[in-house]
Amino acid sequence: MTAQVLKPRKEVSFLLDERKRKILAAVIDAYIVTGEPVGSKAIASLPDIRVSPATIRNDMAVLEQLGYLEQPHTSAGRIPTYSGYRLYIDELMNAKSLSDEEKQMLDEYLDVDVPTADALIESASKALSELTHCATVVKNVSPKFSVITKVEVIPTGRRMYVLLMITSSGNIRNKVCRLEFDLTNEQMEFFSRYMAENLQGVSIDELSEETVEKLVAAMGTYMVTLTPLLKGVCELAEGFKDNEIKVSGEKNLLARQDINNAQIAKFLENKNEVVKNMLDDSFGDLQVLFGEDGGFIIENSSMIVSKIKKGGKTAGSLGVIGPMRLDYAKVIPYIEYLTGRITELISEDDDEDDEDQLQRKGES
Amino acid sequence: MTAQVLKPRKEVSFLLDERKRKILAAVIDAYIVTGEPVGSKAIASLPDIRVSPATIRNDMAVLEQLGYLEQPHTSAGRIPTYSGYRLYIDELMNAKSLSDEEKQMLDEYLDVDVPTADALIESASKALSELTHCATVVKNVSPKFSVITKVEVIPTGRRMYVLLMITSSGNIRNKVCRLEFDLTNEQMEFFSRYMAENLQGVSIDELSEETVEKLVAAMGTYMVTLTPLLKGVCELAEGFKDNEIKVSGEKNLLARQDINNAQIAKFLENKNEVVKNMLDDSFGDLQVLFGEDGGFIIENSSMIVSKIKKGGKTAGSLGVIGPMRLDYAKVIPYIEYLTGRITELISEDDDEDDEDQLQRKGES
DNA sequence: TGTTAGCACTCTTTTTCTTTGAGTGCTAAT
DNA sequence: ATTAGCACTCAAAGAAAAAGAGTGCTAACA
Repeated sequence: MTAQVLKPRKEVSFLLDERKRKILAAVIDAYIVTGEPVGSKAIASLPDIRVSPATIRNDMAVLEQLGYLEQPHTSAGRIPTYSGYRLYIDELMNAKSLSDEEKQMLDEYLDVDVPTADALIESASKALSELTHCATVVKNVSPKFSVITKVEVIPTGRRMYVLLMITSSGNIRNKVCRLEFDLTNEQMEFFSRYMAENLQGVSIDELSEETVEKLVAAMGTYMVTLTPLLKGVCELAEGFKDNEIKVSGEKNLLARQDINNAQIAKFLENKNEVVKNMLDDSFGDLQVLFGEDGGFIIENSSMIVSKIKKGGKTAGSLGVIGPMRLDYAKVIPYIEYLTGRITELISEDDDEDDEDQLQRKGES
Repeated sequence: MTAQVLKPRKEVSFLLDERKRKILAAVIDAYIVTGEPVGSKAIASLPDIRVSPATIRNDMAVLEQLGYLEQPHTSAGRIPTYSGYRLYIDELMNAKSLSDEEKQMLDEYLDVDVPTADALIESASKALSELTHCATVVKNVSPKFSVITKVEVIPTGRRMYVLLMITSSGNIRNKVCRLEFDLTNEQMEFFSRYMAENLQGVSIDELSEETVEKLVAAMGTYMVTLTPLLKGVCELAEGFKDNEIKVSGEKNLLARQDINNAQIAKFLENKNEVVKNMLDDSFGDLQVLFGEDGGFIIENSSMIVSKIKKGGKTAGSLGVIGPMRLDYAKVIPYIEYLTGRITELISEDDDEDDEDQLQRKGES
């Protein structure tokens, strides 16, 4: 089990009285700040803890037995285990709710005027990276759900053509094709018509090699000349599918020396597969994954991701990769707010469209 | 002075007799391999050195006085200084000339079928990154020299339009514009014509805000509606100019622990400006720059860049950023070969075009 | 019974001192 | 001009000692 949801799990709670929970929270709070093992004295000196170090030591011993804390060595303080962090995130930490100023600040980061959901998510990713000093991870599955709106071919030089594909989600991709011969006007017109008739409205996800082969076969006399173009169309569609996951702000991880740089390098090399595997599972809206615990590559790091929805379906994810000792109480609300806001903004668009369409019908 | 050319400089040579030069070269060779200070014994044990350690010590003392070597501390061996590396690269090292196998291998990396110079350079950059285990740096100035071939506007949804710009160098960029109103067919046709008449053949570099403002002013009744599109055109052109410099394979630097990771992170943050400054100067065809010596950011690293030409002008640069103790004798020939090859391939294209054009004239 | 003061004990960290050895620079001999 | 020999330097490695943070346990206490 690598994933966690924010909703409280009551299972274990009854084993821990209020004081132990408080102490565990305090240890993790302190560890997140200092990065050093936390001793009983330090906890005892906190204002809302009113018991002696000895009592705290006893409780800590219990917490260790339950697997929430561990000692690097006999005479050191305690540090949280993965389970400790889990419990902390699920039940213990007090997630600060955002102030109006914070909300406004985050809103300002969001580039509301941009036309595509992609760009919106991109700006949120930048915000996260700057505000949390973490690497950010973005998964955009909207291309999968979207359909082809338009396929154009534009001559751009002798035997050179630009293929253009536009999707309903507003994404565009182009590709240069070098053909063996120049196309006649008639051939180009046929191609445009053929594409419009056969590919418009087709989902990116459906556009397999087979579909294209059928199209090629049905092309008759144009087959020989136009096949390379169709191959290009295929590659464009593939491109939409591929470029789903983006990791950025990696430099934020490099700066930290509690994270092994070699591991980061390794992670960056196959980030796409790794992250894809992580996010494919249909966990809750917000999940927190820990490094090296279930296949995630970077030890001593955690990944927090939250889903963006559109019309009930998951349209993407946004999150951060940071150190294990991350200020979860601050970062998680940020991520929740941003993904929530994006979800809102995306659906607003829809509403607006619907209204407009009604208006139009009225007009006509 | 931060730049170096490969051509020998004779200025200082007369101060160094053949043996001292040999010893300096041997020290640097050894240091490049081991990374440890090199002592007189190690040098004396080399087959083609036929003097005693004591003699070598004397010579090394001289080399140190001349500023080519230095001692980390009194009782350690010698390591090269920046000037030492300079002399080594300029005169001392024996650059291995490439074997036929190596040439073939490099040729295979080059994606000859790709249509744009960009992609060609890109594949060379990948080759360098894999073969030298360095970060690579690419500067592509071809967009600057190229002219606009085509500007298209394609409707892609209500009030949504895709602007497309294609340049003579085969580069394409697109941008989504959201307008306040839908365009009529007539407006779109006007725009296409207007663009064709006024922007086709205009150099990317010339397309300033002013030019566009003039165009806007001359647009008459269409002004209000079409201004946002022209603004988009402007941004597209800017995009071509901006995206000149690409650094990739940074992970190769991260793996090394003789290079400070924090410095790498810092460098990556403003790589564009840094590299731009480095390459703007019109030095020789191949230059070697050293870190922290003249403004380059990463200490203990070096940057080797070679120019790619087209029609006598510089069309771009390609090179690597690696550790100071780099196998220059191997890497420099690689870079020289690749940039040479690309220069050839780019001009071949031209020749072919010219021939064809002649043929065509004959036909008509 | 839960809490706490006290204390012995453990184990890392820091410091100090010693040893080792690679490598030099100088001198005198070749 | 080159080299063997030797005293000297200094980082690195090792050993020993001291410091200190923190624990676990016991016994006292409310």
